[in-house]
Amino acid sequence: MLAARPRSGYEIKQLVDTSARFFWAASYGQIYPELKKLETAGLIAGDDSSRGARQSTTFRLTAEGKRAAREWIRKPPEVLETRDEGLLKLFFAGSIDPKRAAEIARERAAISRAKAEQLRGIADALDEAGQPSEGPAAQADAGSLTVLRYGIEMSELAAQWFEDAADDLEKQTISARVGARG
Amino acid sequence: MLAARPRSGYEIKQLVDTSARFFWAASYGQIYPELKKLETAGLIAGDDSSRGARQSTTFRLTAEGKRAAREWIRKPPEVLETRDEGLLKLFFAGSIDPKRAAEIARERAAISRAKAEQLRGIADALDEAGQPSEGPAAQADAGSLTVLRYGIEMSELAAQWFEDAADDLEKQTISARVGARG
DNA sequence: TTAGTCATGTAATTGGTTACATGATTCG
DNA sequence: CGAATCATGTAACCAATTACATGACTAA
Repeated sequence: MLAARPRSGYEIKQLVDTSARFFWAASYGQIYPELKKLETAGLIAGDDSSRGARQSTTFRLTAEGKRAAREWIRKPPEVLETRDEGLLKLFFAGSIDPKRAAEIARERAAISRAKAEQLRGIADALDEAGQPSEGPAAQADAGSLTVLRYGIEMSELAAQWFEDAADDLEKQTISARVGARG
Repeated sequence: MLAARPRSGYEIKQLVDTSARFFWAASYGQIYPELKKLETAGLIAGDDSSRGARQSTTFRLTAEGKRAAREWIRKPPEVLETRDEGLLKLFFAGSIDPKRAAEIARERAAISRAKAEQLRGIADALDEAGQPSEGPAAQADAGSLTVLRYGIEMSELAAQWFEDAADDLEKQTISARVGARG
């Protein structure tokens, strides 16, 4: 976050909430202690940017911090396995509540479609805002738009997939009734 | 996990590792304490299933546990936001290491393709194993196959998307050179 | 006989979240 | 003048991982 330009903890939080929110969240309880840790480690340095009595510290990357950032981006991501509760529920739907499994899959499809729509709205708003003025803000938007498009496509595929899964589950229920062994 | 049939903690771990691994992981340090908690809460009950001196406890859902499971599956999933480190890195690639951004995106595409291939291999193996014999094992495989297909499709879309993003980033680098303002 | 797998569990640590606490400034 | 927002931080808690510890049984 500090690579693009120096920021305060508060600004980092704002940026996370508006642009990275759907694939990476962060709380104050994580941000402020982490800034202190990074400062102690010499990777970032804080400059006082208080306006009057309202105190504020703006942090910037040190030379060592820049090196660390490049090193971090170079390394392939550690695959901490994703946790998808919706998928988990569908996985168990058959053994817990087989009659409602298809219905549940369709609910999930609706949720994914709604998410795609929501992200599309944000992307459209960013798109229009980015058109008139160029500059550092437009730069940040390029990254946001790229990941937003990713989120939109993934949500749409998920919606389609849950819909297909629901169709399959309905067919299975029917064939199970016909086959009738329990 | 206990809804399909009673299992020991060890069996739960095996099942998670072989079928739910790519969308939901669990460690012994989570499973055993959780089984105790659920037993105390009256949602599951343990039956001794030791073979000789090798002790083993098989847990099954109580009536209350079955209710709780149905209630859990009925509720829409809580959206604990996903964390995608690969996406996060691409998000920052422009500001940290713009020259290598496209290269990084292609590396991610390769990782996603490899993951898709790996999952495809597992799905094929399960498919063949499921063909000859029917029974409780084949039942479990149906759920596994469904979510595996989801994982394969998602990984393939991600690979395609990272590839497209790399193309875009390369175009941007060229136009930035032509535009030449810094 | 020894390596592998079956089987259970705890302790230390990590990486966060939530709620709380404080105070300044700005805008309607 | 009060609500919203700017701005920083801590304490308690939580979910989960990693590493450790133990021991039985089984197959090469």
